[in-house]
Amino acid sequence: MSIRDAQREAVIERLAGHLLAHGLARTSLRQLAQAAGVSDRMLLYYFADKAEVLAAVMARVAGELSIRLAEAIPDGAPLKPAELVRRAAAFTTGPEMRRFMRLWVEVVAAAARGEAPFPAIVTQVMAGFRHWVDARLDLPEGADREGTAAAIIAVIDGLALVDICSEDEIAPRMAAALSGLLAD
Amino acid sequence: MSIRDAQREAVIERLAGHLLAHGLARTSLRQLAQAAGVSDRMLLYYFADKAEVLAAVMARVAGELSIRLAEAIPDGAPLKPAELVRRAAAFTTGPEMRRFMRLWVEVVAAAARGEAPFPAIVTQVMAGFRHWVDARLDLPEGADREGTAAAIIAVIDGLALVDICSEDEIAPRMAAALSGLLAD
DNA sequence: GACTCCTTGTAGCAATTGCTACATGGTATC
DNA sequence: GATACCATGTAGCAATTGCTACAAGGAGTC
Repeated sequence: MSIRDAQREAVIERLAGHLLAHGLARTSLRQLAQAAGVSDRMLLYYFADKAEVLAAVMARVAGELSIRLAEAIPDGAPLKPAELVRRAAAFTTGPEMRRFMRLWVEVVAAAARGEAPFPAIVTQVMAGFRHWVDARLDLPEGADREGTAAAIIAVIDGLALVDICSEDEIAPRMAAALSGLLAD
Repeated sequence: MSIRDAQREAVIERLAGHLLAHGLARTSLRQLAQAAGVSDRMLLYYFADKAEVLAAVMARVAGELSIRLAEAIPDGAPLKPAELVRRAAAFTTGPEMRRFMRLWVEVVAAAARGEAPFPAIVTQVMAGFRHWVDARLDLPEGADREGTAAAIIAVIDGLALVDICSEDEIAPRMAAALSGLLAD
């Protein structure tokens, strides 16, 4: 591996931490370069342009998210929708995963704004979510798997969104109340 | 009313439409001025700074949202949580309200980034949502009203977020599937 | 008519943005 | 040792950002 590729990897690693810590607030080229510990000039030597930097970093973040989701709820034993929602909600509102979900909400908003490269990233991550749910979903034959998967993702993402807006610790009570709203 | 105040009102009105149509994508001072049909110089004559422009426009948008929510589901007859979610979901995923919800997601993300004046706006709108839900929620004594209200808002907002990400028309199926997930 | 205040335009500034041109010291290959 | 390519720094550019200084027309007041 060339020096360039090695540096590229190291930069991606550092910037993944940066994005998870600060969201999309500090993502100018110079700010990214500083966070990565290189000059902005070198950032554009390792990557073609800013969009490629963000795409690479987000791909890393998405990969890590994917790993953690798979670990948290294995795909061996399918769960009924309500139970899947409960367990996913408990996991994603936990202290470790909140920064992922917070970043995710910001990425969706950036994609809505049409800002490159976020629309493509959102499509990919969303497909990953759908696949993750689908592989763990115990539904009767004939049910709308796609619609149900979308609904489950919506509930999880909604918890994250409200969590972002709330200063106090409403998340656990919200998750508990949600659990009560679900049919068994 | 002075010319200035009249212009201010007209500008707010036009910019409300602009934000609902384009989200936060085109919100530089010059872009806002163009959308409002005035010069950027005059925009800063009518308002103290950019944050005040956005705050005024968002207050207008929030007011309109509030009116529509109140009209869609009157607060006379409280509904059980599942039914409230169903009706709110049907309304907010409708063609007329989607632009409100889409803008709302963008505003939450901007607030998460700490961008003025969005944190304050989010706090206000969120309080409005909570109040709206609370006034329509039929819950047994002793239940966690705040937590349940937060959960309901989360579900509604989650639908909007997923709706933004999905090109095809998944919204109706998602809403239908969600309905099936809820306990009666 | 002089004075003052409301309204509006022209011009521009300092900072930040993404990105590039150019030079230079290496290191490897022949 | 010459050549070529890799790696890195300095400097800067054009565009956009939020915002401001200044002037000037117009309307009302004394």
